[in-house]
Amino acid sequence: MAGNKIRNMEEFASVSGISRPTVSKYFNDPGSVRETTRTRIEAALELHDYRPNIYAMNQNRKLTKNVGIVVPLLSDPYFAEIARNLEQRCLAAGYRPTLFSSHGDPALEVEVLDTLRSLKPAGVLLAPLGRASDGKALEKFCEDVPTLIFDSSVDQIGLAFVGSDNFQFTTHITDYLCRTGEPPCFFEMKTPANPNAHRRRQSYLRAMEAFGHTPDVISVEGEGWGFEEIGLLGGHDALKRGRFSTNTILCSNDRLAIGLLTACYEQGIRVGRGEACLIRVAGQDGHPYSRYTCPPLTTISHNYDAVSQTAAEALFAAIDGQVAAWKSTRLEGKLILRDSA
Amino acid sequence: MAGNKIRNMEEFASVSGISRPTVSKYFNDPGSVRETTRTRIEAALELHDYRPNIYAMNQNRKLTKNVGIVVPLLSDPYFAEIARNLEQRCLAAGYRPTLFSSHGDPALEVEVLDTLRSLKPAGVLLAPLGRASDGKALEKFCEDVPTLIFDSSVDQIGLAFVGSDNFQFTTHITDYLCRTGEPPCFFEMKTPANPNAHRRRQSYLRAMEAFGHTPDVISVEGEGWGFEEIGLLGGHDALKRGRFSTNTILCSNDRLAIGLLTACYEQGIRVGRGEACLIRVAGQDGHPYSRYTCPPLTTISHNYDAVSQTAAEALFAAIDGQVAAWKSTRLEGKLILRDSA
DNA sequence: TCATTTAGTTTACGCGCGTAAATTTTTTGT
DNA sequence: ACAAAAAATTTACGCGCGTAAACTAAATGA
Repeated sequence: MAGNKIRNMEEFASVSGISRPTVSKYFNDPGSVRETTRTRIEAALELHDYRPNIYAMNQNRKLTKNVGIVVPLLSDPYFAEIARNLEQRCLAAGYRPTLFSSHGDPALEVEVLDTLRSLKPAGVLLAPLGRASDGKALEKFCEDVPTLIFDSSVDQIGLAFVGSDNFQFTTHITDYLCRTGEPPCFFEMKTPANPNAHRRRQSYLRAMEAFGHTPDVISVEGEGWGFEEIGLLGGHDALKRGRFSTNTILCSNDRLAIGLLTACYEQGIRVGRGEACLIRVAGQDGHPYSRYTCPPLTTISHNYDAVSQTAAEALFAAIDGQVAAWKSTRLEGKLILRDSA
Repeated sequence: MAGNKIRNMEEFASVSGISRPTVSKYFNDPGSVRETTRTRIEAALELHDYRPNIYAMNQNRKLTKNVGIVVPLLSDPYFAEIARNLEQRCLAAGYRPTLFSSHGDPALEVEVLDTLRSLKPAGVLLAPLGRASDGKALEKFCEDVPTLIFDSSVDQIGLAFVGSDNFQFTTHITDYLCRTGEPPCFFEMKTPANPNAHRRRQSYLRAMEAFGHTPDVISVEGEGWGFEEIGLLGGHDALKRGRFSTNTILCSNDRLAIGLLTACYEQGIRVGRGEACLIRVAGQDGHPYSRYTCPPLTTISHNYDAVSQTAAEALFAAIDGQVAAWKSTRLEGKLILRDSA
C-alpha cells in the first residue's frame, strides 16, 4: 500500500510485471492463473493497493459476480438474521451480495426487482412477500434472472424453492402441546401476508383430527406486517371474549405470540406451564427475540443455517451451469422448549 | 413496453426522436432538458421500456448517484428502522441507496468501507461501530468520500454528525423516575460497544448529583452486540446478589432492559408501577419492541424521523456542493410512558 | 531431449455511455 | 420581426476493462 496510486489495470499490470489480459484473468478468477503468476500479482497487490473499477468490469462481463438478496421486511429480525447468513455465504463463495427489503410493500418489491435487473446479477435469492406479491412480475423476473426462492413459495417459479417444512413444524409442536397438556387452540391472522400461514393452519387442523381433538382456530383482523400489534389487539379481544376453548394457544408465528403475550400480561393472565399459570402459549419460527419474552417462548425454530446453506448452494450450482429440475426443499424445524408452554 | 427491445441509448434516442447526448442529459437530470423534450422522451419510455446501463453510466460519471448506508448491526430493529427511513429518503431524493451492515465486527466494517469505496458513491451515511471501530480507517475513508456520521460519533470526522442528545435522554428520564418514585440505579455494560453509553452514564451521574441523590451504577460483564443476553445474565446475577440499592432501574438502552425484564420474570420479580410491583425498569432508545415487553417498557425514544431527515438533508446538501463547517446536531428524545416505570 | 500441453503476451477491438466543441435550431424578449 | 439567449444536434473521443486471435514462452512427460 505504498503511495504510488495506480490508475487502472494497465498501470497495475506494468508494475506487477504481468500482462494486462492475465491480470484481468486473475481478477476474474484467481485460480485460473499459474501459481507463480498469482504470487507475483498478489505481491504487487500488497504494495500498490489497486482495485479494478467495478463498473468497467461489469460492463462487459457476460455475468457479474453480483448476487441480490431480497427479503420482505428487513426490520423483522428473523429476515435480518437469515439475510445476514446468506450474505456471509455469498461473500465466502466470492460473490458480491447486495441486500434489499421490500418493506412489506408489493409495489416496492417490484421496484426492487427492477433495480436488481439493472444490476445484471449472476443470481438472486428471493423471499417473496407472498400473497400480496405481483405474481406475474415475479415470474417474469425469474425468467430473466437466475432466481432461487426461499422462505415462502409462490408457484413453481425460479430455479428451486428452499424453506421450512411448515407441516412438520405445526404437526410437531401440536403433538408436543397435546402430549403435555390440553390440546391447543390456533391463533392466527385472518388474512395473513405469508402463504406459510395457510399451511400451518391446515397442518394444525389435520394434526388435531389425527390426535382425536376438536380444533379451534381464532383468526384475528389486521392487515400488513405489524404482527406484534395484530397479536396484541387480537389477543386482547379474544381473551376478553373468552374465545379460547382450551388453556393452550399455538400461534401461527412468534411475532403474533409476542403480541399475545403482552396482551396476556396486560390482562394479568399468567402464562406458562407452572401451577399458577392459566394458559400456555407457543409460537413458531424460532424468532431471535423469542428467548426474551416473558415467559420465554416455547417455539419451533427454523434451521437457519441449513435453510441458508441449501439455498445458497443451490443458487451457486445453478450459476456454475449445473442444470437441475425445479425442486422444493423443505427442512424440518427443531422444537425449543421454554417456559411459556 | 412493446416487444421491441432497445439495446442501448443510441437506439433509444433514435426511436424517441431525440439525439443521444440530450437523452443522456435527461437521464442525468430530467429537469435539465426542455419540457417538450422531456415529454417526448418519457412517451418513448412508456413504449419501449429502456433503462440505461448503470455500469456504463457510472464508469464515466464524475459522481455516481449511489449512496451507501452503513449500520453496525442490521439485525437490531433499531438500526433496521433507521436504515429503512434513510433508504426511503435517498430514493425520494433520486439517489440509489445501498445497505450495509458491519455485523458488529470491526474487520467487517473496514471491508464494508472498502467495498463502498469501489462503488464511488456520491455520499455515505455511516453509523460507526464506535469504540471498536478502526479509527484511522474511518478517518481515511471520510477524507476520500463525503460521509455523514450518525447515531454514534467518533471524533470530528466526516461532513457532520447527527444523532440523539444522550445527555438530554438520560437527564430527562432520570428526572422523571426521581419525581415518580425512588431514584434509579443505572444498569449498563462494563465495556459498552457504543460511545453513547458513556455519555448516558455520565449524564446519569450528573443528574443524580443535581437532584441530590446518591448514584448507583451496576456495570455488568459481556462483550459484543448481544445486549439482551448480556442484560439477562447480568440481570440475574445482580438481582440474586441484591446489587440494586433502590427499587428503580434505568437501563443504558432498551435491549439491555429487555434482557433484564426477562431476568426479573424468571426470578418472579414483578415489574411495574402498580401496588404489587417490586421494581420499576426503564430503558432508553424507543426500540421498536419496547412496546411488547412485559410489562411494556417505559423509555425515552429517539426521534427517528428527525434524525434521519437531518442526516439525509445534510448529506444531500454537501453532495450538491453546499459547503458547511463540521457540525454536531443532537436531537432530543421523547419520553414514552408505559407500565414498566 | 524433444514434442506436447499449458500459460502468458501482444495486439486489437468493442462495450455503453459521459462529455466537450462546434454548429444549428428553437425559444424568448422587446 | 429581429437579435439574443437557450436548447438541441452533430461529431468525436475516451473511460477501464473483457475478450478474442495469433503468437511466444514455460512447464510437463516420456
